[in-house]
Amino acid sequence: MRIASYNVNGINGRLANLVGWLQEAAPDIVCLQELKAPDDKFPEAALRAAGYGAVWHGQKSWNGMAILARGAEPVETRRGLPGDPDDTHSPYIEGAVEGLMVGCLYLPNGNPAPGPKFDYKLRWLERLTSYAETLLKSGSPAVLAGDFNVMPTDLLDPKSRVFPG
DNA sequence: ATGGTTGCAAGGCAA
Repeated sequence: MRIASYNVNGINGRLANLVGWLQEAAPDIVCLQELKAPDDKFPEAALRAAGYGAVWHGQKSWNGMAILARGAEPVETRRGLPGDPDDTHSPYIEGAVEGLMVGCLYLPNGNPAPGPKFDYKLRWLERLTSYAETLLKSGSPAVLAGDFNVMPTDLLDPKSRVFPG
């Protein structure tokens, strides 16, 4: 089974690319981020025509995630992470595809750091870790895929052309 | 040369 993750930066603006890639690469499961479309603008029909069932959580203007499954209908099992009832963003959607739990996440951009957005990101990571442990203990096969927005090192400085570290 | 990109959506914002 092949599982892919794709930050589409606008699913409707990128639909031709997305469908073309689905036909060419034929991944079994795809986690999409940055749909930049509300629920009712999700191109369900076009994706179905391409052979994919989907669950999605749209959002106006930015963010938004979806899980696609080739020749299958994902069943949504969760929307948002547990641990903070006041969190209205919680960019996480989860679906079951033929016995596999698929968690699609779009980890919050923490910029600028330090700051409240960075604090939120760290708290969200803690909630993700905690929930991942729960998922592990459940015993069912599971995958967490998506845009983690995390780097192991500083970015390349394009002026210096030297990788830090 | 105080600059450059993209998408959504209709001005500005987020990435």
